[in-house]
This record gives sequence, C-alpha cells and structure tokens, in this order.
Amino acid sequence: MNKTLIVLLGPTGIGKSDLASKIAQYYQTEIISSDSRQIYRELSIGTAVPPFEDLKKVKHHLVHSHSIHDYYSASRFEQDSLKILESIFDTKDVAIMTGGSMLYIDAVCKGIDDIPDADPKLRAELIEEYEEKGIEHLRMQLKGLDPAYYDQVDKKNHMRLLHAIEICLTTGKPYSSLRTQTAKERPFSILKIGINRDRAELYQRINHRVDIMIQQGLEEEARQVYELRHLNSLNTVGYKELFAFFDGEIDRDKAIELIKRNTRHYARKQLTWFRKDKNITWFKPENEKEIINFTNQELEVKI
RNA sequence: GGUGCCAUAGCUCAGUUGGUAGAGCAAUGGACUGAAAAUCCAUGUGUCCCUGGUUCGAUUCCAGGUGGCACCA
Repeated sequence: MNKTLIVLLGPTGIGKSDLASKIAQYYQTEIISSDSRQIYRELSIGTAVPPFEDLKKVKHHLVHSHSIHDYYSASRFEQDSLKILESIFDTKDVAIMTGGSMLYIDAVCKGIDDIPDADPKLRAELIEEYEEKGIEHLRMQLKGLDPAYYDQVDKKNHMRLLHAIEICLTTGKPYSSLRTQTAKERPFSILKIGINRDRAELYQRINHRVDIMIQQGLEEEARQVYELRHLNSLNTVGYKELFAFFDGEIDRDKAIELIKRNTRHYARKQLTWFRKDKNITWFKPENEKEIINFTNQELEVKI
C-alpha cells in the first residue's frame, strides 16, 4: 500500500493546528510540525504551540523537541522529519505535516542539497568581517570564490553572500557546484492542502491572537529568555519586539503594535511563497468535510 | 444662534506665491536550498468635501452649502 504524507499549510493564524488535529484523529495518525519556532521548548505562547489537550490526544513530533541553544536548520529538519516519517509509516498509511515554515516544508517535500554545515566559528568571523568592512567586501570575496553563483545571487542580501562564502571556504568547492537544483525522490506520496481565508479577516484574527498572547503572559515568557536575545532562535516575531521594549527603545503599546504588524507581514510572505506552488489544493478552514472528502478521494486513487 | 479654525492617499498630516500633489505609518507585489517567524528587493490617481464665481487655467483666491472642532451666548 502506498504511504501518503498530507501536508496542511497556510498563513500563520489561519487555524492549521486545530484542523490538523482533527484530520490526524480521523486517520488515527500522528502530526509532524513544520514550524521553525515551535520546535523550541523554551517558547510556547509566542509560537502558538497547540494546547496541551491537543498534544495529548494526537502525537505531535518536532514540537518542543529542541532548545533555543541548539543549532537547527532546514536540512536538519529534513533529516529529522524523514526519520520520523519512516517510523510512522511502519504502522500507518497516512501521516500529517502542518506548520507555516515554507522552506522547511519544501525541504521535506522537494529535498535540500547535501551540503555540510558551516563551521560556526567561521560564520562568526565572516559576520564580523561583514560588519566591519561592509557588503561590498563580501561581494568581492564571493566573486573570487564562486563567480557562477556571484552572477545569480541577490547581491544586496548579505545572508546569501555569507552563506555561499562559508560553504566555499569549508568545502573548498564553489557553492554553485554543490547546488543540484533537482527535487529528491521520496518513498511516499505527498498531498498538499492549503487553507486560507479573506485577507481582512485573516489580519483581524492575527491582531486578536496577539492580544490573547499578551493576556496569556507573552511578556513574561519573553523576559525569561531576554538575556539570550542574541540567539538566532530568538530572532522571532513576538520576542524581538518585546526585547526592544525591555531595552527602552520603544514603549509597550508600540511593541504590541509591531508584533501584530510583523505577524501580518509574515503571513503575507507565506502566501507569496505558497502561491508559486501549483501542487496545493486550497480550501476554507471551515470546510472540514470537504477537505476530508478530498483527501479520501485522493488516497483511494493512490491505493 | 454667533464667531473663529479645519476639510488633501486607508490613517496622521505637509504642500502648491493659481499650472491637477507628497511624506511618515498602514497596505500591496516579488525573491528565496543549512539564520527562513530569518534576510533582501520593488510599488503612491487620490472626485485635493460639494456647488457656484473670478481666471486662459482653481485643489489653491472669493461666496454659499455641508460636516467636524473650539470659543462665546
């Protein structure tokens, strides 16, 4: 029998978790979270981790599985997810993946190139160089190391430049030679379900959800990790704005306003990414029955 | 009821000594292979409140109207 991964995706705050839980219960299976921030056990309120009852009812993977101190990446996510999927598919025919991290979802569905992790020391050095000498310095360095990639890279984006340089230096090969740009084969089928709603309504829900997070104690949660604010895992909407408030740079209301805005921006960015993916079948979140009908139909075709 | 001030982008406002307009915020589109909730790029037509007058030409000046605010009764 064919194994199928149902990927439930959509912008933040749309109601994915809730729906995923229902679908998982329907198929009596487990959920893998594809959310780059819910993996951190130190964060809960600001990352909208599903409520305890849901986590109890349905087995969730990659939620609170790591620490904010851990190094993590899309590639690690690919490896972790594939391992978990293998074990789920041992006993079940369907697995659910849900979460809004676009690159993570693609890493599992399409694969990510086999490139070694960059040495953290080297990365730190390169960042320092960038801060001292500016972006032009990075451009020149990359031009020397990998002219082919230099031609196609976004030259205003220091992260792209930095990453290419660090890979060239750690592997001794041009970064572009390691990029295969081809999708990996998976031993299971993938069914992508997108959920979305009217933009104004989505934004209202996002704004409201931020107010609720504040009521639930997001400020206290942020305060507990304030000292670690330099960690990449805390360069996260909902936390970075409160850190700016703690620093006295902005007032509390401003911080809340910025959390709302940045969450809206994030939702928009997700929609931009998903729009490109023609394999997604879109539904309204309230149409649970239609979604189940659709997945059942698709699963039958595959059997 | 009287007097004064205001009416310009979704919001707050600037501006045009009369030649049909621009900032901030918000919003929108896009890029994306180990930091991705990250990072980067791009986008400003709006009856300049309405009607009439002056003028070659009015969003700008004048009159009236409408709405808002303030003060006086």
